[in-house]
Amino acid sequence: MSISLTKRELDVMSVVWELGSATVGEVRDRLADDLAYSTVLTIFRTLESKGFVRHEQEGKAFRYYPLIQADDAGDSALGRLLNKVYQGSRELLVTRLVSDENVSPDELRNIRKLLDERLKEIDQ
Amino acid sequence: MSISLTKRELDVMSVVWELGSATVGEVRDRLADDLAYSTVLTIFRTLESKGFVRHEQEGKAFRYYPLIQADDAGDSALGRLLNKVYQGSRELLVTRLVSDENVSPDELRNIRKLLDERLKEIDQ
DNA sequence: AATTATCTATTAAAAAGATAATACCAATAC
DNA sequence: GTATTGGTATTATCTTTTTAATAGATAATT
Repeated sequence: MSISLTKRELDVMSVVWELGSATVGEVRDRLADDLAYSTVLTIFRTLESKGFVRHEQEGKAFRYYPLIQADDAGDSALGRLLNKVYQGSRELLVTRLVSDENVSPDELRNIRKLLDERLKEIDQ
Repeated sequence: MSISLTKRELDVMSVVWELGSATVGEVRDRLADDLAYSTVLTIFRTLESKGFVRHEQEGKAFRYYPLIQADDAGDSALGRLLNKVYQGSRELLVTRLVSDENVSPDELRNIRKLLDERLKEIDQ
């Protein structure tokens, strides 16, 4: 079953993934929008009830740890995008991904190398 | 401003993009889930109110036309995904995209070619 | 010891999203 | 010409999401 996160849940998970773990305060500090303490707490609680994070006491605060990895959440979203928007064509998707002006030649070369490796792997 | 579609809105837009335009009936026929006529109609109406489709009368039915393109909706979603899940790393994203067992060597080679072309373009 | 700051827990409530029943209308089929 | 079919319009309900106020606990500060 595919992991599905709401916008706000994703915002919070994104911080948790980036830091490895996070408290409500740490998340609030890093969110673009100014959400009330209790708001972020509520989001953590739904994430916990969905089995996406767990917490440990740390001093008086709770520290939340991810139970799902970014990649797993990403795969779900990426799959949906691939099918619904790009008709299942990875070529199309990558085309868009690299057509951005800001993507550096280095980045492009890295991606190409990565494809070479994957091809070697497959062709055995 | 970034385009943002709910799950159902995306389901519907996906059909509209694929067919070029669509009626409520055509969408219903192609959706995996069995939604009532009025349900799909409601979705179309919100899409229209958001400015994502327009309609023309066709016989007694309405035919809906996309006002946003798949690529544009995709870019928004892809950007969000890139930043929130893959920390802005296109390498990471592509790694996941091609690590799927089902992706064919042909597809990989096409993507690589596409990168070569993009690199040529940039390095000039 | 009182005050303040920082937490969690509880509870609420507005907004958005998903779903559909029902009413109504026009064409077509008996 | 009534019944059926296939559509739109209206209205409603339920659920999920987002947001937060407030109460209560605990630790630090003065």
